[in-house]
Amino acid sequence: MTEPRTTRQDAVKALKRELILDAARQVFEVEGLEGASIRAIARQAGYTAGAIYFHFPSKEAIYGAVLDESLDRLNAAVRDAVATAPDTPPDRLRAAALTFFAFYARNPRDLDLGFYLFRGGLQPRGLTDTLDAALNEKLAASLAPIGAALADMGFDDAACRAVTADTFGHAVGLLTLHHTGRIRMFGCSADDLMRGYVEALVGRLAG
Amino acid sequence: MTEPRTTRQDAVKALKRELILDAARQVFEVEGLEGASIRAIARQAGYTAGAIYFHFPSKEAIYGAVLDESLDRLNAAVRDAVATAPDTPPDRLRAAALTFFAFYARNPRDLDLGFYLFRGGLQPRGLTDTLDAALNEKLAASLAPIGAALADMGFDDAACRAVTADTFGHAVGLLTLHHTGRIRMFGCSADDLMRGYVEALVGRLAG
Amino acid sequence: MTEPRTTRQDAVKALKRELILDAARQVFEVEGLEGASIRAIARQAGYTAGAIYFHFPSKEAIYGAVLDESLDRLNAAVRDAVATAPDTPPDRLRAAALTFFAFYARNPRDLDLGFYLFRGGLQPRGLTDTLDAALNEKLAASLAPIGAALADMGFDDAACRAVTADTFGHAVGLLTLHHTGRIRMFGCSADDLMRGYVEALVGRLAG
Amino acid sequence: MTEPRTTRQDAVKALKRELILDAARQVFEVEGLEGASIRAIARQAGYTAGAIYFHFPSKEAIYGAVLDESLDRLNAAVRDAVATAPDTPPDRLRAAALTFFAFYARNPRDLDLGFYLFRGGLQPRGLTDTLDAALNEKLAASLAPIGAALADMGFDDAACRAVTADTFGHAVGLLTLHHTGRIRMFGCSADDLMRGYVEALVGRLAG
DNA sequence: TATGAATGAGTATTCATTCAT
DNA sequence: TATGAATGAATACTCATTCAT
Repeated sequence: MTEPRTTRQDAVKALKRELILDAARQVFEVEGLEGASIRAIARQAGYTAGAIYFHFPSKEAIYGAVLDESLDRLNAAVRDAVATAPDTPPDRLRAAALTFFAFYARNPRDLDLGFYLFRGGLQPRGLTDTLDAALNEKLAASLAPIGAALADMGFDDAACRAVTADTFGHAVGLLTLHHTGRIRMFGCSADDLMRGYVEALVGRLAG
Repeated sequence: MTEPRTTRQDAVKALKRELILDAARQVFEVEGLEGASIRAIARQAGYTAGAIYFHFPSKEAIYGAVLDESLDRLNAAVRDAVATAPDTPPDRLRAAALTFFAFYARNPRDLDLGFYLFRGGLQPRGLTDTLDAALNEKLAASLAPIGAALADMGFDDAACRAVTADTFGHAVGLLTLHHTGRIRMFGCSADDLMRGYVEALVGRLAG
Repeated sequence: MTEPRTTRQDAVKALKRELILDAARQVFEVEGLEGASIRAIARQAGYTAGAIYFHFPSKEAIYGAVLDESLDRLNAAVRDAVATAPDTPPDRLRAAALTFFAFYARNPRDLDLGFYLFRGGLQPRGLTDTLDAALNEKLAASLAPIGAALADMGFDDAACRAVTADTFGHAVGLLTLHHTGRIRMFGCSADDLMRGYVEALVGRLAG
Repeated sequence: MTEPRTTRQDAVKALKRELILDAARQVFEVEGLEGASIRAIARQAGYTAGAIYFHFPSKEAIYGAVLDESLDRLNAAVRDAVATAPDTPPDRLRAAALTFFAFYARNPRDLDLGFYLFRGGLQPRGLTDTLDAALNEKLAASLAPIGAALADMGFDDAACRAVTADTFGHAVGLLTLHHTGRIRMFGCSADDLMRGYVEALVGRLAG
């Protein structure tokens, strides 16, 4: 059928790419986003710094690829949760919002990454316009089920967008409090607060 | 009385400290938090890099001092707003929450600063335990009027803390969306959303 | 006869060599001599960097080959000009000197190349002794018609060599002034000056 | 009178600057101009690479300073030679041209430096407009005595400029042949040829 | 107090060359 | 032949911090 050599080579290439992205994720975890360096990522991946440039054209491109994969996983998680939930708008709203929150509660650096690369709304150096657009689209897609559930509850477009933004904002804020440890000041869990926010929302909208 | 020479020297010393902190704030404004350097701050203040170390033990200490003053201004703003507002718990709640939000909407770098220094919940290098504790206390104080209003509305301590955390979180999240430009995806203003959040809260609690 | 397969392979090999040398010339033109890199040359030739090493043992060897071909073209140009000129010693002298000059006025990188590879009089790394000797011989050949014309005018060997060196030097100097833009300081053209030099020479020698 | 401390500090500063410039000159001598690096210069001067930047803002600035001093020495040499020579235009012409030549015969790297920094006629990065203008002016000044002698011989401005350019060119060309060793092909000395050129010039102009 | 020089570790990226495939 | 991955050394320049003066 197809040439096995090419396919295998492609697989090896993809594997090495993943190896570097894994290394990057590990470095981000330990050193934080700003503390990471090409050298550190290369070392973690078992490479020389220069070797990285055969797989990615720049440091920012690595960041972009890590974020891209992260958004894919986020999207899959949200989609799955919505599909599995009871098929009522409030249940889909709950599933979408809480899965979004849970994803970033478990992957703190991915949130940093998102805001690092998205800051100012301008694409940073090294991120091609196409990648930047793709990332934006993926973020929007991960929030779309929230808007869809709201639309099914009868709200107009403006209201859907506003409530989606509000929910996104609430999640981001609680996650920030959680990841910086500030939530401890209040003796309560970010998770519970997010749940409470969503229940209040559903109650208000459905009631 | 006390020795005037010492007092005058102290005043001069404090003045120079302020000069450096002003310079730091200006550099933060222009270069961002991560882009700032001791040399840039020194230059802006009319000093040499080395001279800074007579006034602050480290770069992080400057950050801490800027944050400290920022929290003082935040506290004053919240206190004033609450004192000026009609003396009913819902009005005090509104005043406290919206003033908190407005402060960081106007001072984006101060928010960065807070989360930069508070990240991980561990005190970063250069920040003494005392300063760290003081900063925490001031942050708590700036949020206290929210809790106080809630207490006046009859809620127990746990509820007060939970709602305060929730409001804090909502503000932080919307501010993040605002400052990173993500809010534009939704075609609505962070300010309006915050107002909406507070009204919903008051409606729910008072109703 | 000879084995046709080998011959065809040789032809293909030579063709590919030429392809690479053309690419090198184009890169030199655009990036300059020091700005050129094996990768840039390979890219221009439609190759990978590593592939170049099947055709040339080193970067300097490519330089050498480009220079070699350049000297062949120079030789041809000078020979043609002398052959075409009226068959008197002064006319042959004019033709040879001015053609030499014109060649490098039109091909600035080739002059750089010559002095890059010939600097110090020691063969640089990557240049075999044989290639170095060949290059020297070709340079000498391109100047030989000048010496020959002088000899025909009755000068002894030492005088011929001296005047040839002087003319070579004058051309090189004016070309340097031309290519670096310094000639502009004087508001005159290198070409006119070269012509003037040759006329004065002819006048002095013939007179 | 004046503050000795300031004066001494200035002297120390100037000394260290010279130390670095000396180191740069030595590196240029050994490694050539393109092979030189900030690290190599720093090592030669007994410094760390970073330390260099307290004395010079960039690598090109070092090049500029070395060239600046070189041109000062050249100017002094030419001026002295002209002042010492018999006070006739031909003698002054001889003195100026041959001293110019002799200077660069003894300081080969300084010639490279000049053409490196002056290439294209555009000031290279790191060279301020003021420095670039100053260097240009100094080069012009070093050639001015040639033009002055010619003017005294009765030539108009255009002729003076043309002959100056021609002489400059001749010197540069012979120096290039000398420094690259090409002059050996002809079995004669660049110095003798330069002398011969000047004598022919004087003979032609004065005759 | 303040300066200015110095350090040493750090930054992303490029390069000629080698080699397994 | 040709590729693509890899190396190891190199590049100019910046940084927070220290210290003699």
